[in-house]
Amino acid sequence: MKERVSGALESYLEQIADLQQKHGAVRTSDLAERMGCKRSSVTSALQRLSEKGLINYQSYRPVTLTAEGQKTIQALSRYHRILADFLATVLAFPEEFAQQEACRLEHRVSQCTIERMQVYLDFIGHAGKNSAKDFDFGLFKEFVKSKTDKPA
Amino acid sequence: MKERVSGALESYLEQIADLQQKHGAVRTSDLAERMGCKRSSVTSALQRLSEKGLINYQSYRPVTLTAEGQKTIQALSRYHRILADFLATVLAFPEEFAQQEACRLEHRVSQCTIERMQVYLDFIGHAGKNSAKDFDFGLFKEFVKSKTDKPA
DNA sequence: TAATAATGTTAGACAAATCTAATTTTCGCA
DNA sequence: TGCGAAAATTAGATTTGTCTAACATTATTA
Repeated sequence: MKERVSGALESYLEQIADLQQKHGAVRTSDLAERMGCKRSSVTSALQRLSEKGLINYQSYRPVTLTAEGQKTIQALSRYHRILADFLATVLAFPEEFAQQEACRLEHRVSQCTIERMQVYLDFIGHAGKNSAKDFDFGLFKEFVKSKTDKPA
Repeated sequence: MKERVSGALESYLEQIADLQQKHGAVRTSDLAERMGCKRSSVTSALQRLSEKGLINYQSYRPVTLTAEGQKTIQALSRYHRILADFLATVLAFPEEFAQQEACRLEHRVSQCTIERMQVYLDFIGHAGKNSAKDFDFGLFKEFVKSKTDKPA
């Protein structure tokens, strides 16, 4: 029932959400620049997004997200946050790289894995401090078992 | 200069390598089953792989990897190993899921991130034992700095 | 306000990856 | 050995995402 939207379209959607927040209106040219593609490709993507009911689109008019589009973005941006956090906190990448890589991965890493990254972050007490003494991977396995059932 | 091959073609290539090891010859039908697609799609993929010089292919004949194809596979299977190891060891996923997810991710996660996962595995002394007492994320950052320069 | 520049869309092409249906080749065995 | 089934390929269509070039619309500004 839930029409899954492709990675490329998801990216368009995110850029739209971001531009909407920052500038109110969303223009084809801005999207083209952000996506690193031609304006005509943007138009084509907008038409497909519109057909899927994720954006409000009429020729030559600024674009806005539908409620459906907003919902899609919310899940995605949570995935993005978790990935970026994991990359920066656990793998010790600089923030900028973490953000870029999260952009690429958020469409590809399974929900299951992303959720587990969040559990890992929780476990190492990322909120409290940036280091975790007495970290034990055996303990983490226990922790995981107690918090989740899938995928095993 | 290095013709980058798509994720889908990479998957075909891997299945070819695996089938070659296990059965000597590689048949279209087996590939179709492994890839979960129709035989005609396999034929089309084989033709593209052949054009890129990664396999030896002639109509109605069994397929083999070229030296070039072997090289591609070697890098890929190293990525696969690291990803699966990371998923199982760090994120505590069961081996089977780790393998499946690694299959999906090996074509998508940047080389940089995969290498960093290996560094992380090295750091927590995965080889020695399955737990690391006194693990400190600050220390890991230092460790990373001492081992690598990119991406910052 | 009318010409020009910028912006946006359409038309038409292409490549990747897939499908179904039809055809061709190979193989097993009677 | 030759026939029928299995395997492989081709032909032709579809979808996604992209491009260039041409055209349409909107905006700027002299």
